[in-house]
Amino acid sequence: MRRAEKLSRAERKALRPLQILDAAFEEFVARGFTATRLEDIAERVGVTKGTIYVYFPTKDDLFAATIRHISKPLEDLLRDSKEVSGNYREKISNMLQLFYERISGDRHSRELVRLVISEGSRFPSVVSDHHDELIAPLLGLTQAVIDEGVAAGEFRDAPAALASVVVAPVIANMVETLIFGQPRADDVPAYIRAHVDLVLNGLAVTRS
Amino acid sequence: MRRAEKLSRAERKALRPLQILDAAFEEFVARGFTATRLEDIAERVGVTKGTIYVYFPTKDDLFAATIRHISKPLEDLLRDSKEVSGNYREKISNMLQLFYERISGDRHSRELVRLVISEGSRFPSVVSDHHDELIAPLLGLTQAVIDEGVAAGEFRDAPAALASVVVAPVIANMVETLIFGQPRADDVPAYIRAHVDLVLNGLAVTRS
Amino acid sequence: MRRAEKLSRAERKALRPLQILDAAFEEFVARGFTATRLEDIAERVGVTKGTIYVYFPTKDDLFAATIRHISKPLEDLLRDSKEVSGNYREKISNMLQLFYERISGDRHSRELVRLVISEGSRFPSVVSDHHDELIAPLLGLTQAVIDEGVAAGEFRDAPAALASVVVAPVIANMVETLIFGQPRADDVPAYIRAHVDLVLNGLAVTRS
Amino acid sequence: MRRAEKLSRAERKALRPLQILDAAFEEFVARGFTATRLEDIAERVGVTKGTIYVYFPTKDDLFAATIRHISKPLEDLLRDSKEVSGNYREKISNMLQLFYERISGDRHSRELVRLVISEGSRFPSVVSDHHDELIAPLLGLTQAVIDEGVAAGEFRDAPAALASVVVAPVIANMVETLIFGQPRADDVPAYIRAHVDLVLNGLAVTRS
DNA sequence: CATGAATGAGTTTTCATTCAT
DNA sequence: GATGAATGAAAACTCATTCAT
Repeated sequence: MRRAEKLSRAERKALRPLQILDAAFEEFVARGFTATRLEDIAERVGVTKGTIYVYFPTKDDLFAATIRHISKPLEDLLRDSKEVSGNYREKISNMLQLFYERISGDRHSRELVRLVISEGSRFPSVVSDHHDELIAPLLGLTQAVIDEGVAAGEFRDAPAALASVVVAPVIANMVETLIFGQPRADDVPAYIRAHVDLVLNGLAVTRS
Repeated sequence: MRRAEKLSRAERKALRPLQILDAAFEEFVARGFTATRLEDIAERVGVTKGTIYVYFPTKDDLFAATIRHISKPLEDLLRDSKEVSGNYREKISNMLQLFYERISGDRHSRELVRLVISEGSRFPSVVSDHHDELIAPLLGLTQAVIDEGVAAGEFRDAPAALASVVVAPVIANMVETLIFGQPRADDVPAYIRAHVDLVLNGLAVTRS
Repeated sequence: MRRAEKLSRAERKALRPLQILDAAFEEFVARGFTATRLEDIAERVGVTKGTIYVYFPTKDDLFAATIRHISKPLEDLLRDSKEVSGNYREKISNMLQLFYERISGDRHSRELVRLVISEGSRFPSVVSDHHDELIAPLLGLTQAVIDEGVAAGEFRDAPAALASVVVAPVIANMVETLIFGQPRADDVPAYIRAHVDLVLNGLAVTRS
Repeated sequence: MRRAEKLSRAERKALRPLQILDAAFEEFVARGFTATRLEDIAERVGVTKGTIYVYFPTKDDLFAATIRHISKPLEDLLRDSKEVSGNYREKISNMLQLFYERISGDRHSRELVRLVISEGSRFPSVVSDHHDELIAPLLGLTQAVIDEGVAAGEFRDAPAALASVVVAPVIANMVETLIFGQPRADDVPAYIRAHVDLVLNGLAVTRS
């Protein structure tokens, strides 16, 4: 049985692109596209500049590949979001919980947003893909749960297009983490509780 | 009476730094710090590279000055926020309205956040100043109104630290604008109405 | 009165592009386009790489400008060729003499041909310009003198399109110089004399 | 009986170096020594870079081998030139005809000259070998025929060292083809006829 | 023999910064 | 103050060459 440190050439080759993408992610996130030096990425992997070009023809391509690489978690989230269970109050609550874990709590997803914000004008397709494939579907899903909850009489008759308001605190929390690094002063669990509490109360049927 | 177009030499001189800061803002926002060329900023103003060095010793200094330059609107907002009037429901409502106008609706404030997100790691002081001088006070103000509203019996006994949840939709809306450019599909007024509606309902005293 | 070594900034600036073109000529000719390093050209001028980019945006542009620069002598030749005098025998003789001086004898013209041969496939416009603006007119001129000489009864009724055969030894001599460096073993004057002699005899009216 | 397409391993192996030389010829001729990538040569053969190194230790060696490879036709020409028959007028005429076929008409010979012109300074031995082994003997042969023709009273008493003038149109025609690709406007047969005509008339004994 | 991953030295190009005018 | 020529330190990208498989 061979050890992990002694990989065959074929194994090392299969690993290389992933190692490079991981390293590229760290550098792009820390410095932005332009300020990132291919050499730093290479050094992180423990290879030389030239090696990166064996796998990615240009810096732009590497960036695009990095974006795709870190979009995985959100794609998974989209799939998993469809399976939250319970009555509608629970569904909303569980969904938000899931969003906190997978959007604001997941480093890849979070930093993906940083890159979308900072490099969007240089890579417009990144932005539109991000919207079409991730944001829009997720909001649609959330809105559907709300609408069904209203129809079922579990929620009061809420204003249309409430979904983005309902998920907004997840986004805001993510942005805060993005800006200030690991959760600042106030603790996140309390924030989440306050969020869910406000939403459920805000949607509750008012007994007149 | 002199014409606006015919400025004296002294006036033109006094204007230069501001023109440069405005041009720098546009370029830094469009391309990020590293990818911005001093020459492009100069060209925008209609001068040559050397001229920028007359007013700002380095690119870093110019960036810092640009940040300060566009922080003005948020500083004004901080002052104005203290003067919202009405009962607490109205105060909250008016404050949120003000936030939408001055944070997510104001280009300078909005792009300030982009720069904080994208260049924060390169200019840590920008981030901490941003927090200490703008974010923290604004959140404090909001929290104070909530707390007072609760004390006055106008709001139900809400969870602590609700302020960031309450203002979150403003942030989320701003980020959306940042990413997708001018307000997308759904219209902002409806979004704001939904937001205020959810918050007021969520804070309303439940008659048992 | 200022010395030549002490040029004003303006004078130096006006000179720079020419200095660079001269240096570029030497390097391109010695090593070919691809093997020439911008740095070597810069060093030859006594400036740094960056300076070249002040005047020429890319290596390709510099090459094209170099070609134009060294095309001058041939353009002058074209003008001067129209003014050879004497009867037709003398005209032909004088023209060939002029060609030897200005084509095979002039280093710029000679090396221009080297570059056309070696870099033609990379810079197709160089080739076609070279033909349209220099080769074709010169051949046309020569053919005209022959035709007129025939019409005047000074030459025998020669085969059509003789011009290129008549000037061929000039080309061949130029190519020889190009390949072997300064005129080899045999002396050029003898070669020229043999050439003119053969042509005049070959065109002479045969007294039957 | 084995098919031509089904070569044994041994045969394929013996073919490799030749395939590589053919491919190298095409690339070196199209792009010049420096701009040619080993990888492009390999691709042309349908192997990978490494394979070339099995047969040729360096790019320089490959180039030298390519030159030797394409020098064959001229070596053959040298042999065949000694065997032209007829009287001296016919000998000259036949020799020139042969030169057109084998020098300016043969792609290998023609492109050999391109490489000598463009890479001569990088590979001086290529130039001197070219001269010593091909140019000088061919010129010598031609001069011998002229001298003998004069001695035999078939040609007038021509100036010494006429040979290079006499063959010059072959060289010029070759250079033209080198520069402009396949024979331009005017047709080659007419050019050759004019050439032979001029030479024979130029050498003819003038009946006084 | 043949492969192709990896290297590292090199080359073009960019750009913040300086400084003489 | 303003200019813009010049610098030089990067940084992306290339490619001949090596070598383990």
